[in-house]
Amino acid sequence: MVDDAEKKLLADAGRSIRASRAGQGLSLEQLARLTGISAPALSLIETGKRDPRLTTLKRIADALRVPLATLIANGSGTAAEPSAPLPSEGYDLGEYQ
Amino acid sequence: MVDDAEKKLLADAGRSIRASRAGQGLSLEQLARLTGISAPALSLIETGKRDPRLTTLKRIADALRVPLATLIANGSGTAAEPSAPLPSEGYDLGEYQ
DNA sequence: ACTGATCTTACCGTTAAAGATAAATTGCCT
DNA sequence: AGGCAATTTATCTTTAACGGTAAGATCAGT
Repeated sequence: MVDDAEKKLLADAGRSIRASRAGQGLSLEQLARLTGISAPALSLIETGKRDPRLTTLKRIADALRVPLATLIANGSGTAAEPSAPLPSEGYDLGEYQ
Repeated sequence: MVDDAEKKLLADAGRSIRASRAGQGLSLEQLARLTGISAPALSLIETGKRDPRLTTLKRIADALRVPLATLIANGSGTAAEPSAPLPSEGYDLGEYQ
């Protein structure tokens, strides 16, 4: 159940990047020069085939002039529910403490 | 000007993670078991000495039950100004087109 | 069909993330 | 001071990100 969610995360982030880039009429080559990230690497990231580092995402966000958070604005953390369960104190560690 | 901003980004993300973890009374060992990320690796991330991958950040955010975006909510993309310059059409590529 | 531009994929070399383990460190408490 | 938990740092191995390059694959125009 882990790997599938991660693939979706990467695919969604890639889609956001591509949408923003295309919306500004930039080619991969142009974004590559703006970010210092090679065009093949950008292609892999945009198609969800690569797991980028935080600073890599930041360079892309800066070049696209969008907040870094918008590139990864999917249902993370508090999963899908609009209002969180919020245990208020701590975390159920089960057998793990 | 690139490397310094990146170090700040990593330091800020690390601080957010540590604050969230500490706020829930979790030790590095406990978070390590929840995320599958080793405690030494988590320590490096929290102290800004490592550049984590996107899926690594996601696993941490999920374990801490916080949105991924809140861990990287710093002044990225549209820099610091509340209202963006918004060139409305495209990007000045200068000599680079 | 032939460009030409854009994007994708593959291969290689370098670098670094991440796990495991262990040692060193810090801090807290009696 | 001594002990204990938590964190940090170091070393090693494996894996993958990233740049470079080059080769395919699409897809517009003309």
